[in-house]
Amino acid sequence: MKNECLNCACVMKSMQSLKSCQLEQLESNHAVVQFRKGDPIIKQGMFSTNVVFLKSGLVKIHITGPYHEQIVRLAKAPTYLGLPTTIGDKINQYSVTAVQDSEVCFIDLNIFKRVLEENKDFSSHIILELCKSELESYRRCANRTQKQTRGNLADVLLDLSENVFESAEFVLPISQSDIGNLVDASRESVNRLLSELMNDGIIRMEGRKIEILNKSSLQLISQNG
Amino acid sequence: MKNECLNCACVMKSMQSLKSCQLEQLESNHAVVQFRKGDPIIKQGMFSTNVVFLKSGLVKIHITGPYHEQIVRLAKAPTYLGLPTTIGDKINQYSVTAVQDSEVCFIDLNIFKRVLEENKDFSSHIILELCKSELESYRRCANRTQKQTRGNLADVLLDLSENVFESAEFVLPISQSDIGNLVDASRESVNRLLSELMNDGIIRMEGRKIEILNKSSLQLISQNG
DNA sequence: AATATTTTGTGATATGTATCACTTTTTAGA
DNA sequence: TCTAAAAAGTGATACATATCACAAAATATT
Repeated sequence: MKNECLNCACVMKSMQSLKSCQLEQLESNHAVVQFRKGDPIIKQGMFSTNVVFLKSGLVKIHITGPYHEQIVRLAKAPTYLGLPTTIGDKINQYSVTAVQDSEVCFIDLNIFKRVLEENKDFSSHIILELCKSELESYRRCANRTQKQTRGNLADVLLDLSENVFESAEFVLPISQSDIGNLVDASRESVNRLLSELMNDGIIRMEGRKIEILNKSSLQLISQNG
Repeated sequence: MKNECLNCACVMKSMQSLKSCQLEQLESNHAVVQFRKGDPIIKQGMFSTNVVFLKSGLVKIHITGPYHEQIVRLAKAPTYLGLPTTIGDKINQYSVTAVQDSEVCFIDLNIFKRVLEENKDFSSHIILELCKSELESYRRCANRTQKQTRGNLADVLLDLSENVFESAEFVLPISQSDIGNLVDASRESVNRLLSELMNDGIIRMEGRKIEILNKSSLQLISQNG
């Protein structure tokens, strides 16, 4: 129990810079909670005074758009969740929902802020993380809006395979309608395009189990729409 | 000359927290440069060791997408430019171009970082700014992708009127093809939709001079596509 | 095990926008 | 002031993708 934060610190660069006294501060002011697939972890519009750290699992980050809820991205552990939303104002500006069973650590915001002020390295790391995250969001948006659905779908499959599951074979963690949402397309289009990829022998599908048979083709589609 | 940074500090919340000795540090390590309309201020891919602060003027932030350059947003003074791109790695991750004559202050990155470490309030403000900026980029992306062109165009006009020029009458600072880029539409579509707005008596246009005649209609279009 | 609910699969049709092609107007440069 | 280049205006056509409408399959739920 006592070395939980230490464990996280071994994984996250931003936490490695913490001194043991600071780790203890976090230690005694955090709560680890289990979430089941489908459970909401952060809800947009809700008041929150905790920094949320995803220890294990996979989540979707989604935001209320002008017409419908939109999945911004998937995030896998270990990572902070809702840093910008928590630090900015205390009302969550987006939602986070578990798409796989997840383990989440809630850290008191004031303690977190105090540690942030006490430790320059830590705050540098957090700043760096925020910077990267913003740049990433620019890139993601440029992709979403410029590529057509086929290319974005290929990207999602490649991302799941390469970054999330690190395997050519994996089980889709979200429904086709969620995928549609993630690539700004209708559920039907996603379905049709997946069938197309199957027929072309680029992927194999059995239910939600997917195997990427021809990665280079998929990369080509990602590039050329 | 000597009180230039002080002037900025009067305007920017993040700089108000600076002590006079820290202001002096910035003072002696910055350079103010004038840019003409159309001049590039930050170029994606270039090496940079300066934090860039827009003292006056209006710029467009644009990024290389998979198919073409995309305008992420317009930014008006006073504001930092490319904070995330500069702090993150030193290679600019996006470009900034003046769309009106602008005055820009280049601050040495190391000095900026030192002040960031020395002054907790300052670093808190910067963190806050980065957080807000990331949230804003999520929202912008949700809008871009969910709304159709008519709605996004209405948004641009409203934004220019309300936030940038603070007047119902203003001169478009960018071309129709740039507007198209900003709302993910072709130049032709933008042109047609602008004509439509004119015909419907919602705006008046003479060259690039625009007057919003019916703001509430425009707001309705912004909401309902 | 039976029933309700969600997810998936697929055709037919509608539609917002891109693209092409060309002209006119405006702006910038020599 | 003349000329070249960029920007704006507008029709015709093409196309990716949404939407609608159902059926089949898979998952939850009681």
